[in-house]
Amino acid sequence: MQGKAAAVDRYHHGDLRAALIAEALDAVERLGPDRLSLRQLALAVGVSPAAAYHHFKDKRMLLAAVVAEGYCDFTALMRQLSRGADEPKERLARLGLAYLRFALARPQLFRLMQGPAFLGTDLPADLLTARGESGALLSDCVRDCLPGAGDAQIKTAVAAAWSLVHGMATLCNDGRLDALLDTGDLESATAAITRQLDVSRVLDR
Amino acid sequence: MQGKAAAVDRYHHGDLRAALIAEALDAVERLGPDRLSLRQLALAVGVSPAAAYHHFKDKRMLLAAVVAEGYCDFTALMRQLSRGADEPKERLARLGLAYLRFALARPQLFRLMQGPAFLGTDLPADLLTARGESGALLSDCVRDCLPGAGDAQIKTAVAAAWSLVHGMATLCNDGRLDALLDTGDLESATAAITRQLDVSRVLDR
DNA sequence: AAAGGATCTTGACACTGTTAAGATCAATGC
DNA sequence: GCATTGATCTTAACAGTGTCAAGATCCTTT
Repeated sequence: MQGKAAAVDRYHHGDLRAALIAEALDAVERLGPDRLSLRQLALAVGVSPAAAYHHFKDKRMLLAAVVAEGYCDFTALMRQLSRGADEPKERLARLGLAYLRFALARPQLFRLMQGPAFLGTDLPADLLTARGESGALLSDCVRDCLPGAGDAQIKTAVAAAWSLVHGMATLCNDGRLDALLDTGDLESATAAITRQLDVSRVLDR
Repeated sequence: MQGKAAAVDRYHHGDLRAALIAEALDAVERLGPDRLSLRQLALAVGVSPAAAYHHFKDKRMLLAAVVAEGYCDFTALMRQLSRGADEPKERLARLGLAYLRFALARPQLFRLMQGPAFLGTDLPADLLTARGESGALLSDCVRDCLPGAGDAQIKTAVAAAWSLVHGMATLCNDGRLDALLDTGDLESATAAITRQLDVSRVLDR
C-alpha cells in the first residue's frame, strides 16, 4: 500500500518532488508516456492523489521535469561517447551514434522528449537549458567540421545532420527500419548510411 | 445540439461510420490527436456517446480509420507531385518534397499517423495496405535511381532517404528547424540540404 | 404482417486530472 | 517554552473520459 522505499509512515514524505520524478521516469520507460496516471504514481510513492500539485502545477509540468532529466542524460551520453575523438569528423560520427543509442536504449523516454507537449517556451528553465545544451553540442561540432564556412552553410549542415540522425532514431525506434537495416548493429548500419550519402566527403571539402 | 449536417432527427443516423471518421479527422487537425474525446465527437455528430462502438471496437480503431485515410491522402499527394518527372532522380526529389509538404500542411494528422499506437499489425487492412503503398512508392523510386545495384545497397539507400526526409518533416513540424532553415520555402531549403549532402552525386554513382 | 438483425440510447462503472478546504508537521520569532 | 506561520499532505468532491450491458427503435427479409 506504500512506496517502494517504504520510508517511515510519516505525514510529510521528505522529498516527494524527487520521488515523483523518479517514479514517473520509471513508469514512462515501463509503460510509455500515454498510459501513465498521476494517481497511480501517487499510489506507488505512497501519497495521496492530490499531493503532487504542491510540487508541480500540472501533470504536464511533472513530465516536463522528467523530460529535463532525460535531456541531461542525453547530453551526458553524447559527451561521454564523443570524448577522446580528436578529429571533428570522428566526433560528429560519435555524436550521431550516441543520439541513436540513446533513442534505442530508452525508447519511451525519447518519445516523451519529442512529444509535442514540450515545445513551447512556457517550460521550466532547466528543460530549456538542457535542450539547448544538446543542440549546441551538435552545432559546435558541425562548425568544427566546416572551418571557414559561412553561417548559412553551417546552419544547413546542422539541419541536414540533425534531420538524418533524428529521422533514423525515430524510425528505428518505431521499428520501421527493421526490414531495411540491421538495427541491432548500429555502428555498421549508420556507417552504411553515411557511406551511402558520402557524408565524409562533404565534411572534408 | 445536433450535428453540422443537421440531418433529419431520426433514430438511425444513416452513415454514422463515415460521419464519425470525418468529424474525427476534423477534430484531429483542429485540436491535435490528444485532446480529442469520443463523447465530444458523438455530440458533434448528434449521436449518443456509446454509438461509436457499433462501428469501431475502440477509440484507437476509430483513429486508425482516420490514419488510413491520412495515408491515402499522403500517397495521393506523392503521386500527384511526382507525376511528370521522367528522371528517377527528379522523381525522388519530388517525392521527398511531397512528404514534407504533407507534413507541414497537416501537422496534427501527420503526428497522429506517426503515433506509436498505430505500429503493430493488429490494425485494419486498409491502413496496412495504404501505408505499404506509400513505402513502395519510395522503394521503387530509389530502385530506379540505382539501376544494377544490389538489394542491400538499395535497402540502405531507402533507409537513408527516408530517414533524412522523415527527420526533416518531424523537426520542421515541431518548429525545431526554424532557426536553421527557411521552412517557408521548402524547395530551396531541401535543395540546400541535398546539395550539402551531395545527394545527387550519390544517386548518379 | 411477423421475425430477426442492425443500429442507436440509456444508464452505469471505473477511471482520469484537478481543485477547495481542512489536517498535520517543521521552523521561526517572541 | 510557546504561539504563529508557512509548507506540506489529506479528504472530499467535481467534471470529464473510455467502455460496456441491456433495452429501445428501426429497416429488411421472409
